[in-house]
Amino acid sequence: MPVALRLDELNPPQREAVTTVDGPVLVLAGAGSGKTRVITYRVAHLLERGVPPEAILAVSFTNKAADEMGERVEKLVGPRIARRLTMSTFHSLGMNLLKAEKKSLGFAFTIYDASDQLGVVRELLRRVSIDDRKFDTKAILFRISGAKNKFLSPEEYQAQAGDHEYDLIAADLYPKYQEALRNFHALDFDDLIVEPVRLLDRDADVRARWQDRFRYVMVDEYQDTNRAQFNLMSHLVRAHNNLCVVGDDDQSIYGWRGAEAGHILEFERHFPGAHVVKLEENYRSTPAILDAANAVISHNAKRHPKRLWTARRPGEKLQMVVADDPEVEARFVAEEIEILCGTRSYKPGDCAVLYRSNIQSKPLEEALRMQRLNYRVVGGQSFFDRKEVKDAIAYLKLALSPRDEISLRRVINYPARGIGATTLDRLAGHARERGITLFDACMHARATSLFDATPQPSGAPIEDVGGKPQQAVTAFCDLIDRGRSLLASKTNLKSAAREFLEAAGLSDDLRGAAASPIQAQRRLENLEGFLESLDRFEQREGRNLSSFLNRLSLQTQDDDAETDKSDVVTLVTLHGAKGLEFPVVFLVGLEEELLPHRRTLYPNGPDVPDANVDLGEERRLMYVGITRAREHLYLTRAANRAFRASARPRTPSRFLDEIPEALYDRRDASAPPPAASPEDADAFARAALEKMLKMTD
DNA sequence: AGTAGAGGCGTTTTT
DNA sequence: CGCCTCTACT
Repeated sequence: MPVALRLDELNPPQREAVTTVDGPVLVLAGAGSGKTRVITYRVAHLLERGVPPEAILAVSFTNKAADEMGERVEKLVGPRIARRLTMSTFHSLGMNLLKAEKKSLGFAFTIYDASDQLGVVRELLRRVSIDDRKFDTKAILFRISGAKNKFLSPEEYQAQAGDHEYDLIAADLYPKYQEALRNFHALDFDDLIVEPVRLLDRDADVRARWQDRFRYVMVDEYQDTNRAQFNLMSHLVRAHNNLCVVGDDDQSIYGWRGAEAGHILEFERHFPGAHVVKLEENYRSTPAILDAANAVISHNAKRHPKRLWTARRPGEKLQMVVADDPEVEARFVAEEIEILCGTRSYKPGDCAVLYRSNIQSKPLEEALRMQRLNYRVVGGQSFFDRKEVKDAIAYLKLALSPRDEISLRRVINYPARGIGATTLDRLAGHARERGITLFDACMHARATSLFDATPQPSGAPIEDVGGKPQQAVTAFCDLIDRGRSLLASKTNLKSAAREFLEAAGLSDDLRGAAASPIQAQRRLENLEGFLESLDRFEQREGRNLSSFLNRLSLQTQDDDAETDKSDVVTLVTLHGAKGLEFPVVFLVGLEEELLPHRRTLYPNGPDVPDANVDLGEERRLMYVGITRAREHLYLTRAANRAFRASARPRTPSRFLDEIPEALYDRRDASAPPPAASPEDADAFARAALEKMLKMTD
């Protein structure tokens, strides 16, 4: 250990959480209570006590959280030791476990992301000729995924599923979905958790190896674990129970995705003898903000009781703002940010606007643009989701793994090369008959002329197709062959990939098909950016394309290291805001049917009132929003909001009633800002002038 | 293969 | 209302 750890920098409960190293520990970490600090110090403390770095595992949900953890530990213990620790997401842990044990699994795999998964479901629907795509594929996939995460086999799922139309379809498709993935040598995100658990379950050697490897395990954001993740983790620690979980049941906002808050509520039952530490001192927000947060969340029933407090000075009251409509609300936000940046020493980067659903960002973006404030929208389409990048990835995946039918279907006729639906159907039929993969069927077509020979046994006689499709399929097979040998032979992956994609006609298509030269330029840049990141990977980790592609699948967010967020306003959903903090926060659209959301209020349709709905998760969203603010918190809403064309009067969110009136000032968004002091007005005028000057440059 | 027009839909989405 | 998807036509 390079530096002796300063445990006196911690408050007493934090220190307790850091130094209680053996046996199960539950750290209930309120918002802003120094949670990451506890985890990183705990890791450092373990190392100081002589635990080898290889024996320590820290798991989180997002790459961002994992990276941050890694960076902060590195500051404490130095890069040499930090490198030997395992700090990863659940999914990359699962992936690495499977890779390390690939003999047990039996095959190398590609990872299917959400859009690949949807592709599989869509294909299966077509196959069982469940008449058409009148069904919401997402809803079906959602059910299958839910079943997998709960470890329900297809039979078990069938037994317990409702008889809703979608339940029946999902029950029918679930086994077929799994079979298809195995055929394609693909694993979806859920499999990355579920398969390791199965493996640990059935193979005692593997189990012993991994239990022995990680002797101290930590899990961040424990309130968000689903059953599969819980099982994975408990398998890993069963031998020693040196498990420390950190989380906040009040910030559990992913229940709809299968996260079970019960895990954190019942930790002491799952791990008897658990040591429980509560971190309630908040280092982030002013008392007014915390009082509001405590007031709101105390209306929830099922929770570990706790109350955030702070030693900070009182600070200012919250602002409760009513606007006529969303446009006025948005204009208010933009102008207020302008004022804060003019008269107080805030920068746009200190400000964030939080909303329940993405559609709400639109008027805000317009107002900010009008005010000439820079902003970024968190979430949205990420770099690797862009079509041109996904197409490139599909080509590479296919070259590596020809069984990957989803990638094959994605690119077989893109760019257009004359392999239409008919040809594809014929190929698929041929594949089915012989029980071979779709790609092998393509290869057969190349070798044996599938098209003008024998009539199909079941179908109509084959009309003369004139050999053209066969030529096209042959050319396609040659292309993939060429790609494969390029990737194997060329000196570096980047140039191999570039040549391959060039040969596929991808860049030509980007140039030709774009609506404008600017768009074409942008797409080519995206493609180039992708090749750059491939190159960086090869420099760093060596020539391993499949590792690169697998990692890409797990890296959904833009690594926004390059985007400078210091001077731009952040727009983000309440879900996306978890883990972030800002000096100035605007919570907008605080109205009934937005927060709490209609779909939560009326789960059975808008005309079916339901008095028994549980609004706990919606309230926690409100709580998460409030606790993002350090100094200033604005609670805004619109009195009217258009809903499908017609304007409708809005009721304030019931959560606003839960905030004591003494904590806030009321404002009207259209009224002039409260009288500023002469100095403020002066500073504002100066700032405005400066800005005008800057604009004319 | 590409596109115009109809029709349907409208919450959140760490990996 | 506005977007996205599908369909039917060229």
